[in-house]
Amino acid sequence: MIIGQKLRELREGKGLLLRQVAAELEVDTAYISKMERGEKNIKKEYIILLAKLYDCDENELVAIWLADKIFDVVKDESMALNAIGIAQKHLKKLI
Amino acid sequence: MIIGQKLRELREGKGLLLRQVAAELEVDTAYISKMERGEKNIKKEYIILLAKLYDCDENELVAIWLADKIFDVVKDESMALNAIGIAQKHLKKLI
DNA sequence: TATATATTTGACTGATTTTGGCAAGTCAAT
DNA sequence: ATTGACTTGCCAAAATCAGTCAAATATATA
Repeated sequence: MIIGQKLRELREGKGLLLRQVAAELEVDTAYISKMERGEKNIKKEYIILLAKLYDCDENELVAIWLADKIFDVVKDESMALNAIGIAQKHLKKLI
Repeated sequence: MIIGQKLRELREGKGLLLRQVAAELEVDTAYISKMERGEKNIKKEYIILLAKLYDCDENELVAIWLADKIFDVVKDESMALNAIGIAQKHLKKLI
């Protein structure tokens, strides 16, 4: 949703081709295309590699990636915001 | 994590046996046990049925269930709270 | 104690999902 | 027309999941 756009921006910012990124991650070109368009979800491992490749702060990219996964879980739920609030509270208590 | 406890409390509050709940949902008894102990995740469909069965507010139960799913996604991530913040902002913008 | 009933555990299976590749396709710029 | 970049659809292998069954435990009660 959002991570895909971000990855595409980063790649284009670096002037890299799908093919080149694919070679770096050792996957098929089509796969990168699908990641960037949100058609496949992305393994954390790849996010780490991409952060390095794009000289981008790893934590920032991981956060966006993770936010995307959260969004995916709640997107069709009317109780989404309530649930996020609960999870947040729960998590804060844990720290 | 949390939804399981909640469901167990509700069931015990109603004085129902696993077997009886299982019959209601038309699944195996062991399955209910596992749901309550967080060993299996729970389909939304079941949450709805259980809310009815336990005379509990459906939205409230769904929110807890959803919070649990969010928690599951982020629980081992150091960027968990950041990600939740991003997802929250993103979601609010959408409404 | 013995027995009955409630719950948990673990192994198992069929169904579904996911991963990622491949080949053919589109689209733009030569 | 050809080339190069990206997309699309289809597919096989692998992983995950839902739910069951039978055996094991726990708990209560006679």
